Order: sequence, then C-alpha cells, then structure tokens
Amino acid sequence: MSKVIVGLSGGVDSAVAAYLLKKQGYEVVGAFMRNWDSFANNDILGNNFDTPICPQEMDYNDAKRVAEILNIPLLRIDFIEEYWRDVFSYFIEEYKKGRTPNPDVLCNKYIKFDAFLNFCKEQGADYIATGHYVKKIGNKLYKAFDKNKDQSYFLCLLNQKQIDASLFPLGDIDKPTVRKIAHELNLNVADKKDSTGICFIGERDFRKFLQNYIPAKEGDIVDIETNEVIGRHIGVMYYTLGQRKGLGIGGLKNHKTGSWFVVDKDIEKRILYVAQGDEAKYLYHDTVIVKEVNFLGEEKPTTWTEINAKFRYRQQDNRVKYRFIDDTTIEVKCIDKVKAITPGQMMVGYLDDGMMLLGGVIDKIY
RNA sequence: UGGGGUAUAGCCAAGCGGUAAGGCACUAGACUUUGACUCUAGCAUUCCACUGGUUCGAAUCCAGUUACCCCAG
Repeated sequence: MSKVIVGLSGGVDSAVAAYLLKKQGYEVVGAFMRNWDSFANNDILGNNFDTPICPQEMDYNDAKRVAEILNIPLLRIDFIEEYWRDVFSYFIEEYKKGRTPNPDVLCNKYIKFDAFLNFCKEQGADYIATGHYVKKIGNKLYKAFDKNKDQSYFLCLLNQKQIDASLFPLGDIDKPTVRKIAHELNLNVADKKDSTGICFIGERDFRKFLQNYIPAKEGDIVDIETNEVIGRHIGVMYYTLGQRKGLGIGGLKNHKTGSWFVVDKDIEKRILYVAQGDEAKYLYHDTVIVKEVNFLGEEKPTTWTEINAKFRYRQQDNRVKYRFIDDTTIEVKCIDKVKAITPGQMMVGYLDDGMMLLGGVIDKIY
C-alpha cells in the first residue's frame, strides 16, 4: 500500500482530498504546516489582533478535528525559516524593485513541494498530496475539471520531479461536490469559508502589511497624458499596475469624469504615473518578455508557437504566440492587447487541451 | 478697495422658488489561496459661505457681510 502525506490546511479542500485518497486505498497521513509567525516576522501593521485565538491555531484545531473524523494521524511541522528565506525575502526584494511578485507560486515551489516534500520522504511517504484544484494525467498537469477553481496557475513553477511525487485528488471534481462530500462526512469544515490572502499569512490590509518591511517614500502622482502632478502617494512600491483603489484622486477641474488607474511607475524618481479610465491605452500591452521559464513540455519549440496564456490567476485565457530567445526566456506576442500585464507576476501557458506547458516570471512589457 | 464673477458633501459638479442629480474619492460587503481588476451597498435626516429680508414655501429672489478669482489700477 502506497503511503501519501496530505497537507491538511484546516480547510475543506484538503480535508476532502485526504478522504478521497483514503477511499482509493492509500495509507493516508495528514500534516499541518505553519510557515509564518507574525511576531517573529514583525508582521504588525495591517494585522488584526482582535481575535482571541490566532487564525493559524484555529486552522490547526480544524485540521485536528478533520484527522479525527477521517481517522488518520496528523503531523505538524514548521517551515518558518525556510518560508522567510526562500519565499518572503524574494517577495520583499521584488516589491522594492517596484515589481509585483506572486509569493504563493514560490511557496509551492520551495515550501509545499520542496521542504515539505523532503520532510514527507523522510517520513517514508511515496507521495504527497494537496487540496489544489488541478488535474494530473500521466506526468503532466492540466487545468482542473472545475474551471472556476482551477489552481494550476499556482503550480506553474513545479519541476517534473515535484509533479511526479504529487497527487491531486480534486482534479476531477468541482467545489460544490467537494462541499457535498464534506457534508456527507459531517466534516466540521464543510461550510468553512475559502481562505484568501497570501498562503500561510492570510488576509491583510496589504499596504500596511508591506509597510512592515518596506519604508514609505512619498512622491508625486503624475497624469501620464499631460505630465501634470495631480496627487501624492506614500510609496510607489505599494501600488501595482492597473490599480485603482488608494490613489485618493477626486474630481479634477477641466478633466473628464472617471477613475484613475496606475499605468507605470518610476522607482528612481518616485513617480506614480496614472491615466484616467480603464480603457486607457496606457494600460494595454501585447508584447511581453518572460524569464526563468519552467518548461514542462517534451521539446522546446524553435519557432513562434501559439498557446493560451494567463498573466494572472483567474484571468481568461489569452491567445498568444511565443518563442524562446534563450534557454529560459521567451518573448510573447498577444493576439489581442491585454490589460495591466504586470512585471513580477507569472505568465502560465496552456495547450488547447488544458495541459500546463510552461510558467515564468513576467519581466518586461511593451 | 473702480468694474465684473464665483461661493453646493473630501474633490469635480447639476440645480434658476417647491422641499439637495451624477461622477470621483472614501468606507463596508461580495468575488478571490498573490497583488490587482470587477460587482453591490453606504456616503449633505433641509447651517446649499455667513447674516437678515421677501414668500405658504428659497440652495434658488433681495440686501448686507466675508473669501477667492478676473479685468482695469
């Protein structure tokens, strides 16, 4: 009997994943991970300390109860140092450069499917499993059956070895079914709200959260159309491309009505460039350079090739063509211009049948 | 201190005697395992610069006061 260790987060998805694996005949062990310590990590601003018990301990209690109901052992392990070293420091460095990183993709690459995987191997596991909505067919990953919840995007930097060692029991069922199963099992977490925010950290007032690690450096907000200063900001690194909220720009004399959106930033000059209206041409781009590409296909193409691409989680697929310009860098041309493609975020490419072909970091946009 | 103009919520701005549009911002919620976007709701319970007056009734008319703007000094 194969042994699989399931990362139990204390949510419904991983609970049902564990159940399904057990039903399939695996020897299942649960493991609860804790990778963030608010106090040790100076996570003060933007945090909500009102709750009597910290959310992580509540999740642990939930996971413990799930393990009891499913009658499986539950391990607990911390990767707080690893998370800081491999995920969070990169996250902060990227923000300091004015980019917008995706910590959860790295968390999967370095923590869940590396540090955790190694731990599980030491525990004698043949596989690890998670509650990700993603389908594994053969040794490839595909978009999940539940297109609304598909989380393959977050796994775009896993290498073949990591994929080979992993099971994804939720690839063929949708979220409503997961909740239904949870109800049938009388799981305590059957109706628990989906978690959001950075994985292991949670919901935060994001700008305040960043202020714990990146000092504020205020500067001008400039209308990119007229080069006119129309406001002040407290730090360009706190804003991302396409962002509307938090600019504080009200109605202006001699201007049309409509919201303002961040369209560019100048870190050196501390200038935040904005444009009025989300149809603004400054927000749309069609040429992208993606670096550190993780290619999961059999053979890299030598010419321009069409695929479907997402430039952010839950974005509709965009038809693009790409070509390698060196071993780990691709140039991407979008058939139709795409709104607010953001350096630091991931581009993930899929084949028409849903197979995840590649993922990489958006480096430059034109 | 001659003439003209404007003063409506944080900002822009309708309203022209009948009991305060709309937009932006902001706040809350929804959505969401990144950051965003998006959606929904709330946002002057009548000091509409201030003080009087006319009127059944005024932000809307009249007078005065104050502030700012423009043109002439």
